[in-house]
Amino acid sequence: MHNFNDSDFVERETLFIEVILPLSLAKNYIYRIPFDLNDQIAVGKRVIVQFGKNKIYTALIKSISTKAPELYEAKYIIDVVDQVPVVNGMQLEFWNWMTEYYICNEGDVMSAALPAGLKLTSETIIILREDDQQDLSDLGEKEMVLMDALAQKKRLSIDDIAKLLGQKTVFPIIKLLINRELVYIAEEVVEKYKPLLKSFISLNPFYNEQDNLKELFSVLERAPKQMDALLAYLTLSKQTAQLSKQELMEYSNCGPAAIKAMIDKEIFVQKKRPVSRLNDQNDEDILNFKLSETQENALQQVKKELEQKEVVLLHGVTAAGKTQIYIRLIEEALANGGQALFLLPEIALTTQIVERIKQYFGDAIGVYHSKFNDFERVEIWNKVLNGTYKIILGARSAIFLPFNDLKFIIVDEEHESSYKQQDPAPRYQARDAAVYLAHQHKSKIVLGSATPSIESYYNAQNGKYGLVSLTGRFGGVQLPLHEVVSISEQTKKKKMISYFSSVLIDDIATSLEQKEQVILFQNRRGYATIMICATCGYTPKCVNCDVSLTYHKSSGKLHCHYCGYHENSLKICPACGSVHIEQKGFGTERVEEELSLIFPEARIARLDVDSTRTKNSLQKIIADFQEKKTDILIGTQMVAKGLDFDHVTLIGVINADTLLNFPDFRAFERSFQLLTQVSGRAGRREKQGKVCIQAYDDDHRIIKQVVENDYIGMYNDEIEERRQFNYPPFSRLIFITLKHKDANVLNAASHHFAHVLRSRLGPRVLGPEQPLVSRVRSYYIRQIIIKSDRHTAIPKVKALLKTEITTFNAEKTFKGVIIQLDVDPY
DNA sequence: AGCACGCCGACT
DNA sequence: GTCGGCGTGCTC
Repeated sequence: MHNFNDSDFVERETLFIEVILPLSLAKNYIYRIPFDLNDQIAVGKRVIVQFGKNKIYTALIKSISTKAPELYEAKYIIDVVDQVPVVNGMQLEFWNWMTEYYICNEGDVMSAALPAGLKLTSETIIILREDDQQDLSDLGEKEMVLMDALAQKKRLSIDDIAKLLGQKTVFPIIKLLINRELVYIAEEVVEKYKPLLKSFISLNPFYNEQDNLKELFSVLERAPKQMDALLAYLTLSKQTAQLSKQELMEYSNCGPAAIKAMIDKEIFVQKKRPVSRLNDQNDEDILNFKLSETQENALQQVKKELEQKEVVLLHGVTAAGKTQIYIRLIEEALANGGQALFLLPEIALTTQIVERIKQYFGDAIGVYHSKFNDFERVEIWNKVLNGTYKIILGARSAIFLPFNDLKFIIVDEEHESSYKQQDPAPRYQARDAAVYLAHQHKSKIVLGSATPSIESYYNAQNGKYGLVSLTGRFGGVQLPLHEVVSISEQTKKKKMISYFSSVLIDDIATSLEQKEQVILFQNRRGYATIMICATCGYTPKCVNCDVSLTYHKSSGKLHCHYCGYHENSLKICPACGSVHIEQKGFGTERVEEELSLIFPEARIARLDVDSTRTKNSLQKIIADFQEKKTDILIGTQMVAKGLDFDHVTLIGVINADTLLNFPDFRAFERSFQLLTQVSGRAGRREKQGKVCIQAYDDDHRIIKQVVENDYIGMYNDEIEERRQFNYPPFSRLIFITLKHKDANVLNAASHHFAHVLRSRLGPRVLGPEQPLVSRVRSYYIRQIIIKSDRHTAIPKVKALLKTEITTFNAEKTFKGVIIQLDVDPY
């Protein structure tokens, strides 16, 4: 009970809070606190507020003040959601940095940072607890109405309840029922993923004493089966540190009864541990690994560099065993408590590596990525908040988790473009944000990659980052053998069958004969890229976007990859009536079909966004391939990333030119990274793999550098080009995208805006230009680029940009023009 | 983001 | 004569 004293009455002030709403709004809003909620208010707690006519949102308290706003009456908040803050001060500081750096709204950052489950909206579901029988006679009328309704329907949304009660502010009523434990919010849901448990047997340490063991032998003389089991155990335990019950039973020929008897007699100790469903022959490796000499050296070097630098770049070739080094680093960093964050690209999180690391760290580790549902993500959030999880393994959004004592960050595959959020603002680069986060927490950060981004390597060369190189593949795995095939030459010699050179076909045939697996890489999905009329050159285009439609055989329709528009395929050219319609270019779907004609016996699967649209299809395709249920896997980029297969000996790149010809200053860097990564999938432990790269431009320097595994050569060439043309890391880029439905308005607006910017920033402003795809979802698009050199004060440019956008938005002529900013586009 | 207010076309 | 289309402006 609360003890009232004078100050409670005299000094009880009216409090006002500034809140962040999870919406893309230019500013924050002020709400007023009713007296009875005064002592529940704290920065970082969520509050329920009404915003606008009758919309209810969960907002976050950013600051508290006693000053009333002068120009308007602040609305009262409806309620306080949390007992303890869900967002800490460090995070708010981090959000603030992100808002400034990427020039976006705080609401954008909040939307990205908080899992949806923490943002309860009008659709949030309230569920009746059925377990206990309470006396409800003291409930108010409204509460009773709600309880009756719930007794009938079991679950109602906040919206439903508002309608039912005929009032907007229903949260206080709901909260009362929650406190009485009569209802709950559909939030705390049990973990869906059930780990596979396996029993492991070890000998009671008591028998490690020779004398005790001797005695045991004599005791067991009358139990031959148990004696067998003991002998089997003693033999097997020398070979493996983790002996499963199953193995012991098989080796000793004992049934479960004998083992159980020994467990009951406390001779054996049984432990159940979760194991990976995939590939469990390697489980022991991860649990009891020892670093090789090279790994140990690299580890020591990283540690030494970290003494002086905040950031260290670990450049280690594929399969060099970086993961084990990471594990050691995390272990050592957390020896005195604290938290660690391990960032991986999204796709890598669905693979075996995660399972293995999870096993290693057990309950202390949480995995966080977008495939988890809202409830699971809230659970992880809370477990970071309350310190249950010490280590988080996550995709880019994991940087937003409520860390309070971050000691160490790892960004694996740091060059991966999936660390950059593209579409909804904040368009942040999680790797760069992680560097800031580390700085903020005064923790250390290691960026790892087999093919570091030019930017990071430049920073390392410059001494800004520490650099450690790890060469030599782990466990003596050899680099794959490369074969570069000239498509033009093969075509001349009539050796191309469809998209496949005779060389590639022979290779595939050999692999299939030897019961080995093949991955084919084609960086374009769909069946044929475009359809073109052979008579007049007509090509069907999307009605909403400025792109040609792609024919997808599975649907029999022409699809737009930008907006999802689709229409029926054509047999007659609508422009000239000709029936000679040809297909030009090709995608994964077409490759799959052509290949099945050449190898009708082979089991072929396809891995791309189209084939993995449904929930578990990705896992299924990967698992099938892992378990050798498929022979050939055809895929886009996806096959290159983070997937480790043990039986793949051949990788085929159908056409390397599509990568190299991409109109972007990073195209060569990306091609090198992708091709190197693809190559890395070939060949494992015992066998050297083979990589067959088909290209028209087979002489291209990037292909040579991939073949020679010459990262440094590639870096030197690239950095020289970047220097010459003043691209990052020698300059900083900000992309300004303008969109409007009317091409003329957009044209005028973009020229005007570019002119205004140029008058302030001079030749740093480029454009406006028409992007490659100049119309998407019926919006026309123009792009202005700000390219400033290293010495320009970027914060000033950003501030200027912000004011100019405000001025521009106020201009009546350009009403409805959408402006999007992308700082450090990637 | 939503939702209301507001000004121009085809209907009971 | 009205119902309703979605363009634009505001929400503490």
